[in-house]
Amino acid sequence: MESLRLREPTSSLQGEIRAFVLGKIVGGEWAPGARVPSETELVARFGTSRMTVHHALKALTAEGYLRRVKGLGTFVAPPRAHVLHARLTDVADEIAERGGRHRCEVLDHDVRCASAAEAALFQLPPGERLLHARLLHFENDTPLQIEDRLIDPARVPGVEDLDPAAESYFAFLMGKVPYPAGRAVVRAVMPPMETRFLLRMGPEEPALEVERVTRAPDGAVLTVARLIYPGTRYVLSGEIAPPVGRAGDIAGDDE
Amino acid sequence: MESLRLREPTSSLQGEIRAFVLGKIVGGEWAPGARVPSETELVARFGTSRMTVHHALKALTAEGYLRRVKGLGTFVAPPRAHVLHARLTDVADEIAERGGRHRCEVLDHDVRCASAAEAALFQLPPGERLLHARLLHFENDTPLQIEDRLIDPARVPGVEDLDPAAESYFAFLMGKVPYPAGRAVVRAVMPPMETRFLLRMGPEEPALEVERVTRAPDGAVLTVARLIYPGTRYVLSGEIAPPVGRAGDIAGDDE
DNA sequence: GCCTGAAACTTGCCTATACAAGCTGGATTC
DNA sequence: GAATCCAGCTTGTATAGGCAAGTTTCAGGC
Repeated sequence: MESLRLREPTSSLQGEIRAFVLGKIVGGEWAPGARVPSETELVARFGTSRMTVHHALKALTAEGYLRRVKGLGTFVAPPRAHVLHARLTDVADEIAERGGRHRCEVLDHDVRCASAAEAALFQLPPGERLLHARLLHFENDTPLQIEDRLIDPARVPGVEDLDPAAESYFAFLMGKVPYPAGRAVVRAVMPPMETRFLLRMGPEEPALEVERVTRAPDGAVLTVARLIYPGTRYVLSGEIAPPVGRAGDIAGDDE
Repeated sequence: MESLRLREPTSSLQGEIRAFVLGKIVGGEWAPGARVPSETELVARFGTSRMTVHHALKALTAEGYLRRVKGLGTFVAPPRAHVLHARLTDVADEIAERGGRHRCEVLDHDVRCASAAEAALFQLPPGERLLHARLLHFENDTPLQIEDRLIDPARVPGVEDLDPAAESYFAFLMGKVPYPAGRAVVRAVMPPMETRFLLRMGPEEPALEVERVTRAPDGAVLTVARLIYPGTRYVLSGEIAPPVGRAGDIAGDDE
């Protein structure tokens, strides 16, 4: 309901310059690829020091609106692909946010030797020990999610002593590695009979499956989770925005 | 396959400070909520000027790793929800990237008066003119997507003269409003017979549906698109990373 | 004990200057 | 004509100083 970019901070000089440039860009006045006034020109226009202009433009560059080339100038960035930013939260938190009551049933919980496929996924030698858990999450006694998870216990100390019904693996892992990386795949599937039964799904009801690989900052796979939701009771949603780059990636010419 | 945060730019002084702080955070040495050395302390440690430290910390704040409070200090940001960053590209581009051949069939193409529900979606008075199009996209003669789209022609001049088979609405809209905002919802559905037939789906095959509302920067709804994919032929995937905030949002305490 | 106010700390922002490094275009030279 | 070099533009980075504004703490006065 709220329109985004409306409350731009024009209280500061940087904010004024930022609003000016961003306005020209999103308003379409400066087309992608067009040259933006140089720092010197903006200094003359706004009467500020060059550093002030520089930081305003640098911020817009980090956000993906501008592309700057040393020696050449500043340009409106080509419109890159849009990106869906969807939050992936703990089921318990998500339910709590809606004011619901969360409960969790443990379906499976064992330590087993990694199969060939699992070992490849974790980039470990086959036969390595892996913790496997399968949990059924309820919202107000209605099943909402099956969590099928593999964890490398060697990389997550203490995880073998965790009681999944008391503390979620998501929260536990979050505590151990607060800033993980990884990839996720979202697909529509027709789950097998047992899954349909556990989630109390209708005869023709599809499921939304989120498969998630979580890595430590050093690249090692910590956990692989398959989250299965009934299609009529769960949707994934998020905002759409241009992709944003980290400060370290500015130098990277990815095309 | 590539591990992220490894190639941090330590070539500059800012990069050194950034790498030092970020390393402590992702390494778990500084837990969320912990106090980060003040700018003055880091100045003493690295022997740089305060502005250098300031900009390094400010960048990490914009990326969501730190939280800074004027008068109090700098703290490791609480681990916020992870965010799935999934690219939403033009079908034609996506197919071209895979080296496939793209073709498009127009199923419906008309201008009609908005129903009550549609008018509410677009925040327009009922009965307003809306362009409606329904397209079937093929990859190498295999149907991959049904695009069901509504557009407000008053906000997108020239769209009524567009031939959807020649230029995609996605590309056309991108040219008109390069930096749109909006929301998207992803769900698993069991589509009706006609859709199943058009997409040549199996008898029990579910579909992945992406519903997308695109707004102009001023908040007005430009287009609503429903994209339907066969569940066995399409997945949505993306990277997982902490949410990133725009520079303008730093002041916003969202909790 | 309680309130007040000043001091000391924090971050936010701006200025002015300086040097490095990269690109462009034109004058010079061969 | 073609290659070369240099002046003049661009951005990237760092420095040193200053003021504003917010929080905490503690001493002093009531």
